[in-house]
Amino acid sequence: MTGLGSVQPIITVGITELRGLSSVAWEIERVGAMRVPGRVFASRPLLEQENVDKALRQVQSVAHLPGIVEASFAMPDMHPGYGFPIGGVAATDVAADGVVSPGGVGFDIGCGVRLLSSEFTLDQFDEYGRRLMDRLARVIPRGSGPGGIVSGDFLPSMLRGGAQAAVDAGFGRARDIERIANRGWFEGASPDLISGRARDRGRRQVGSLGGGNHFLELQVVEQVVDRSVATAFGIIEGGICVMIHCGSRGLGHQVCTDSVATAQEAMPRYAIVVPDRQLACVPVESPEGAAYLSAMWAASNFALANRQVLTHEVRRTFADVFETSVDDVPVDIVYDVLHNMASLEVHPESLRNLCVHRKGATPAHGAGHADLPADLRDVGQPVLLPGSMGTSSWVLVGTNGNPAFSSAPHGAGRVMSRTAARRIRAGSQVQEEMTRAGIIVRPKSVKELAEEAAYAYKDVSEVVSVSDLANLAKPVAELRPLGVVKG
DNA sequence: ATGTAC
Repeated sequence: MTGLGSVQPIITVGITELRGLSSVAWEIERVGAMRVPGRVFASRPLLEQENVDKALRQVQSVAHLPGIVEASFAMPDMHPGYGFPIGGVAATDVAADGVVSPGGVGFDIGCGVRLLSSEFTLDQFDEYGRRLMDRLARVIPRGSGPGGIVSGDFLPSMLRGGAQAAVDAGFGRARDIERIANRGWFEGASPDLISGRARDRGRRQVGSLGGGNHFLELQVVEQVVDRSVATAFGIIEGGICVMIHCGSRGLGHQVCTDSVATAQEAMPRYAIVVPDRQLACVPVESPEGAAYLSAMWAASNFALANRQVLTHEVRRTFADVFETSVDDVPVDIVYDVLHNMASLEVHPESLRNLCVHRKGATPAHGAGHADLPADLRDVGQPVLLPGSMGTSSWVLVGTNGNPAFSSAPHGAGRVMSRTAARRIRAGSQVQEEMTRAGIIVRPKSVKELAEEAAYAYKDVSEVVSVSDLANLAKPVAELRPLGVVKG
C-alpha cells in the first residue's frame, strides 16, 4: 500500500468517482445539492467488492441532509442499507436546523456487541466446550419471533433503565455497569413515546438473541498485538471469551417503522427535501425529533438490557458446567458497545452540538475522553469488531485524531444478499465445513446458516488493516471462534 | 435487522 501524502489516482466505482487522499481514504466531490463531500475509508480491494457501488451512492445521498457537517462518511465494511449505508457516519449541527434520521440509525436500534472475558483456558474448553455449547444452545432463545428469558412484566423498567435495570432485577453484578457504554442506560428514554405495538413485540422478547447476523460465540484470545491495552481491557492470550451480538428485536424494528412514517409525514412542514424517501428526517430540535430520540433511547435501553440478561444466562451456564456459583464465576465484561445509534456529542474540532448518526459503525473515542470508565480513561474506548461466522473477531482501541467523528467499523460487512449466499452452498454444508475446521456450531435453523457463511462477507483482516492505517482504531487482539450459537 | 405481509 502507498503511504499518506503520495499522489493518488481518481478511480471509479460503479458511477461514483473517488479521489484518493491516501491508500485508505477517498473523497467524493460535493456536487449538485450535496451539502458536504463524501469521505470513504477503504482499500482498493474493499472498494471493488460487490454492492459497494450502491453504498457509495447512498453516501452521496446522505450528504444532502440538512445541517450535515464536514462530510458523509463510510467505514471500510460499508454495504447498502435502508437509505443510509451500513457503515455510514453522519453528524448534523443541532443549532443549524440539523436533522435526525431514523434511517441513519437503522431498524435494529441499539444493536451492538458485548465481549466477556473469562479465566477459563483453552485446555478447559477442550474438556468442557461441548457441554457448554450444548447447554447454551438449550437456554439461549434465538431465531425470529417471540421467546425471551425474562417476563414481559420487566419491559417498562428495562425500557427506562437498560442494563442497569437488568442488574437491579438480579441479572448481573453492580460493577458490570462500569464496562457498558453510557453506563448501561440512556436517561432520556421515554417508554410512553413508543407505540403499543412496539411494546407488545418487545414484551415477548426480553432476553433473546434474534436471527440474521446475530450470534453468541465462544472464542479464544489467539493473538495479542498490544499487550498493555489488552491487559487494561482484561484480555489475556489463551483466555476464553464470549461475544454476544444482538439488538432490540421486534421492538426496535417497530420503533423505526413508526418513526420513519412520522418523519415522512412531518418533513413537508419543515420544508425538508431529501433525494431518497428512505432518508426521511426531522430537525433534532422539533417535537418529532425529540420524540424519535426518546423512543430510540428506550429501544437502545432494551438492547442493553437484552445483552445483560444474556450475559447472566452465560454466567449461569458456565457456573453450572464448572460447578461454581453464578456470583463467583470468573466471567467479566470487557465492554458493550452500540453500533446502531444517534448520539448527541460535542467534538473538539467543531465545538458544536452534533447529532452523530452511526449505522453499523461504532464509537471509537481516544484516551482522555470523558465518557470512558475511570480504568480506561488513559487507554481509549474498546472497539469490538466481530468477524464473519467461522472467522476471527478483533478488539481494537479508539484513537485521538480519528477522522470520522470518533467512529470505527463494526464488522466484516456483507458482500452478497442472503438469497445469493443460499445459492452458493446449503446450510448443512456450511455447518459441516465449520465442524471440520474444529468449530462447534449450534444453529436453530441449519437452512439459514448459509446466509451467514464467511463467503458472504468481506475479509475482516482487511477491515482491521484499513482501520489501523486510517487511524479509525488500533488493533489490540484477535479472537478465534471455538463455538457459535446462532438463530 | 424483522411475527421476511396491513
